[in-house]
Amino acid sequence: MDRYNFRKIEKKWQDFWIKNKSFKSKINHNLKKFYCLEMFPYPSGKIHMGHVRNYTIGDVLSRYKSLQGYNVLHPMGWDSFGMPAENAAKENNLHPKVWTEKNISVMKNQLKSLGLSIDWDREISTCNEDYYKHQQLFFIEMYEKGLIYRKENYVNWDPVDGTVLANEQVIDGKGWRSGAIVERKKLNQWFFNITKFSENLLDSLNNLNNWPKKVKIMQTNWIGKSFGCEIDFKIHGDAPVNNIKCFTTRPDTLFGFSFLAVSVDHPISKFYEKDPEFKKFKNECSKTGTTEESIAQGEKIGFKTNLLATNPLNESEKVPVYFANFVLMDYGFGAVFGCPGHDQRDLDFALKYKLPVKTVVKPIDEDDNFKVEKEAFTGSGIIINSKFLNGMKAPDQSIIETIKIIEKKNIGKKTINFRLKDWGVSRQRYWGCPIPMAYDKDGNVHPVPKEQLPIKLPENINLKAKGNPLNYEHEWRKIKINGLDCLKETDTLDTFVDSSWYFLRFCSPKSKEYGFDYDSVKYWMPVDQYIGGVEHAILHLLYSRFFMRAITYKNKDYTLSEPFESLFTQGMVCHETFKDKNNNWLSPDDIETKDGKKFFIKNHPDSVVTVGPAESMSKSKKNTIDPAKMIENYGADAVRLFILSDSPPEKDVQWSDQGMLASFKFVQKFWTMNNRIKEKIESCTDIENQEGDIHLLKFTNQLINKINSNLERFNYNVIVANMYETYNFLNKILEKKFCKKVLSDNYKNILIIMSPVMPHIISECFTSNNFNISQKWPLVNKKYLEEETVKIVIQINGKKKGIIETEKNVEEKTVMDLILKEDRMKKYIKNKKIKKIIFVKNRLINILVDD
RNA sequence: GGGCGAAUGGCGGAACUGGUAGACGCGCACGACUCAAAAUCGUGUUUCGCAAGAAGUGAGAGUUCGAUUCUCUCUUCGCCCA
Repeated sequence: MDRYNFRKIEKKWQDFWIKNKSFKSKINHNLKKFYCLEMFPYPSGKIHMGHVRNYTIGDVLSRYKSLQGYNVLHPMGWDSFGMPAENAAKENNLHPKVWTEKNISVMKNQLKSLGLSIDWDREISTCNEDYYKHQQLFFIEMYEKGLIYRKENYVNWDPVDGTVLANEQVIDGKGWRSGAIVERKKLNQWFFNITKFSENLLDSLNNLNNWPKKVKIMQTNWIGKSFGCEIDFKIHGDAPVNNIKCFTTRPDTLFGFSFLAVSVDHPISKFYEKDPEFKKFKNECSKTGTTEESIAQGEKIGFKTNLLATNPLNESEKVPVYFANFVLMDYGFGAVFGCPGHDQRDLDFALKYKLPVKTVVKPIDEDDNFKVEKEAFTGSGIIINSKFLNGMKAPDQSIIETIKIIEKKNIGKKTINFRLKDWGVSRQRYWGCPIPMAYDKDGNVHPVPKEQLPIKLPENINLKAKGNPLNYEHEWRKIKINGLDCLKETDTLDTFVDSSWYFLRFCSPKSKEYGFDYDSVKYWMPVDQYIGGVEHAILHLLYSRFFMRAITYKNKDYTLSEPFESLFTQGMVCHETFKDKNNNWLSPDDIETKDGKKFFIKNHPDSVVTVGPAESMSKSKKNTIDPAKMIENYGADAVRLFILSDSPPEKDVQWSDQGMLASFKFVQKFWTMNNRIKEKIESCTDIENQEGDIHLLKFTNQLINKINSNLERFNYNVIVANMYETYNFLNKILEKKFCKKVLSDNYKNILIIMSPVMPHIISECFTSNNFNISQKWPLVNKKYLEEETVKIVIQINGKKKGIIETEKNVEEKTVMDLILKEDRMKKYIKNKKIKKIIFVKNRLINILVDD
């Protein structure tokens, strides 16, 4: 018999699906829609195992929903703007567009070879003018609605890449890509006013019931709502400053006040700008990054002014005012009151500048002599040394009470503060969506009129120029707006903007006039299931949620604010790491193994290889497995089967060559069995009630039942196990006799159930048995889920001693009689007093006896 | 430092609302086929014990007739925030 030729068969079905437009989605108001979306890839060159996992999970779901009769939208596109294209272009002397398109074409073929049920007619690419021109229109609309503004701001500046970095792109004070030490630099930037929606973005998380709790917590922390108080401090000294406003979450520690710290960018800094010492200090500060992490870890430094601040709760107390590097202008009011006893940063600072440390909160189990020394006390406790606040429970009661006092004295008020900052979207890069703004010769801002859009990227460009290449495009920059000569903005948009609305574009990807068509969006949105990596838990998902709000803001035609109804975050694909004796990473391809234990470099049996723990696949550690090679060697069905089989989708999975091989063998074995079943069906008669019928009917219905619930809960690894069980079962039961119709109908249903995971071979099994290709997901016939007998567990004093099989629904007494008949059981009860019997019908009997 | 999560055989992992722990796969062992090997097929495989049996889900306590599942403390690991 022929082996299953996956290369031929998989190609055949992939061609069939494309030719028949099997996955084309059209609006149909008579059908319930299901929008299944996986995070679209960046076209970096070729697909990696993470993509295989992500898109296989989505594909199984799409195919399942489609068999269930839903009208499924399952699109794919390319997040194709971004720095790698520009960097690659510099290295290879290739235009980013050429490089990107080449990668897309490779990756598209690779995705097709996985047999994904994607509607390729809806393919989009964010670097296409067709896409980004709509984004420019959104930008103008948002600008008109007042959701976009320009301001000068400190940014994390990567001096090597010549660009601004987002906070999360700064790792240990260095640029994530270049590794250069990040500087603080002041630049004019465009901002999306995401903070306008802080409260709403936070509150609405409660309605996202099908999002992982973890992601919601991460977003909650990121938005960082804190409740506190703003306080006015009276100032005396040599500069014309009367008061300084501070925000604090701990007004109850005001009696521990020992200095007031302001940002070097605080308005009062203008009185010090001529002081060379201050200049030097400010310069020093710019070396610390702007991330919370770098501030927390970096050395706290200060510049003492001659100003004194008065403690508003204790007017006789006056403390010095410092400029300090750990205070940022964009948090609160750029000023904090220092309470070293109960804030570690303040304590570090106070110890360095020998400022007093006053203890005003003590732990509950300490007495009033408790003193903070090397470590600030931030836990809950009791207020001490604070006159009228003494004895209050900190922080909950004491904060509320202190705010009341402060409000009464009219020196401050209760305030809500958010950690979330407005989204700076300007990037000093060529390969991004041009910002549709221009400036006249006086520097006034002019939005590009809608009819003059799009602003296209210039094609011929010198990428080797330092900084932003668009700055050198003098001809391109010229634009006339209302007869006025202007110059275009040269910054382009953060690529997170591109991915903040692509899910809308998929609903009507060809829409010419506008980014989307309202009827389509109203039918398809929201995304019913969004699937992607947890690394996007904060930014991409938060930005997308913001974008929906920006679109629906002041918009009577559309009101949906949450783009993703359900979210699923899959785990990473990991692999062991290998190093040679010089600590250089080795690729799995370079390694050979003996007995599965000893590892050595290929053709060098004497070499020493250190095997490291499994880590997420990455080029730098060389522990990657190329999906294309795996598909080539084992076929798409086997790869899909393996990537789902070994771990639950939300957890990390470890790549295993043996596991891959096992999946491949299963596909082969399944084909062999299919041929056996085919022959068996042909040889069966129409005589009903054959020996095997009832077993098969029961098994199939139980299987449908199990798979249904496992699909709903994303237990795809268990589905694979169910498929193996099915194979084992069928292989055994085939010796029995069947009624032709029973065998053929049940086998057909089994095939349907397996088709989402291995669509190619199952399609082939369908045709080989002359089953109709278009099928519906089978329904469970509850009749076959019932068993006539049950197994009852026998426990003595709560410990399992045996099992007996009885008819259903028998009473306690009958079970006891059965137990007493068995010698094995009798001995546990004989000569002992039965204290109590716990009987759970059809489940268990627990006999409690005296020892 | 804070938050969240995890811990089950040699390994990856099952176990719906507390009710037969270890499904399924890998690995391993034995057997069949073979001159032999690979491939394939079959059987077995938590540990201790010849057996009857006992122990057993990171450690310790608690609730319960009964805990992998619920509660508390601790240990280790992972992720996020600092």
